[in-house]
Amino acid sequence: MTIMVPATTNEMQLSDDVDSAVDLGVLRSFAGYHLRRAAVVFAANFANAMQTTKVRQVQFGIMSVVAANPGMNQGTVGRALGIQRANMVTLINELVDRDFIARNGSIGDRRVVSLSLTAAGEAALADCLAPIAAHEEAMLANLDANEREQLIDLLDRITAVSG
Amino acid sequence: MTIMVPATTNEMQLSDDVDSAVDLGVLRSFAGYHLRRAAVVFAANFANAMQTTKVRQVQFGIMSVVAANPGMNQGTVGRALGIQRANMVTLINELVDRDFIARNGSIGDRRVVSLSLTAAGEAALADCLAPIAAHEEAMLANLDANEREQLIDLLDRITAVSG
DNA sequence: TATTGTTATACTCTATAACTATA
DNA sequence: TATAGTTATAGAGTATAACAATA
Repeated sequence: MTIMVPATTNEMQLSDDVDSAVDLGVLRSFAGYHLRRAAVVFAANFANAMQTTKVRQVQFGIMSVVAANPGMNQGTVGRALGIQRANMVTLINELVDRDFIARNGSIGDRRVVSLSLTAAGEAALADCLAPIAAHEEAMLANLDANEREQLIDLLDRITAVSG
Repeated sequence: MTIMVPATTNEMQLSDDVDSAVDLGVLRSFAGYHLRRAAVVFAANFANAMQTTKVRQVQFGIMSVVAANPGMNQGTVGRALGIQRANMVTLINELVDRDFIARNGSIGDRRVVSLSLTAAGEAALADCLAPIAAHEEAMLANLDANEREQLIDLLDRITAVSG
């Protein structure tokens, strides 16, 4: 049984200090690999940029959606972001503990919980914008405006397949 | 203090069943969000496609690199994939337990461990190729050949910034 | 001193099943 | 019966610190 991987010369293995020169094999042809690497690097840089505000990627997403849709149900916010009901509880609990988000009981359907930003939450969200913008600018430094637009477009068309 | 988020009409909140219509606020303009969503969807679909072979994304990456670079050091493989030394140990342990990878002591530097695929590992890697190709085709169904190439190019230029 | 592999550990994210209270 | 929120739990990925053996 043969593997569909290009052969590699043994000389390459000796230059251990240049990892970018390592032959990845079939992996290189799969978009999933490149997508995953970029997402991991992006997330790590985001976390680094948010060290002062202590707001994580998912939490910022929630706060952004709640800010744009005050009073929206907890489940609806989660569904918009691809977060499951069960996981929303802990995430919202953290934001409530920090007094960034308020759980307001709904008057009509007493099962649902509507979310809104507190004043502190709005301030925290605003404080995140500049660091995140700088983080994005750093990560996308090699891409011009058109390429950034196209990147988002391509990514959304992937997410749309099963998202 | 005001938030730089476009105002939202309350009517939108009533259409809960159409989550794609939810206003994401500033989140929508950040590439990191779209990157993360696509990566999560991609990873979930990958895991689903690999249910029979039980090979995970990272493990497939390791096997691909080892296949292309037989005898490469454990640390070098990890560095090429952005995996830390400490985490490589458990990952390789699993692959060794499944008899997919062999740890070969090196003759020169007695600290290093060189990795190679076993016959079973080569067979397992080959068995992964068709399911992964199908998975990639499904995820990239909305992208033509040029767009797929450009996607990988854009992602690599992001990773290159701090990867 | 520096590096390779290792161990231990913690945090985050995602997933599933089962419960409650409402509808 | 169906849904919203909740609880508990598990699995996977990543991160750091400290150690032994070796260079």
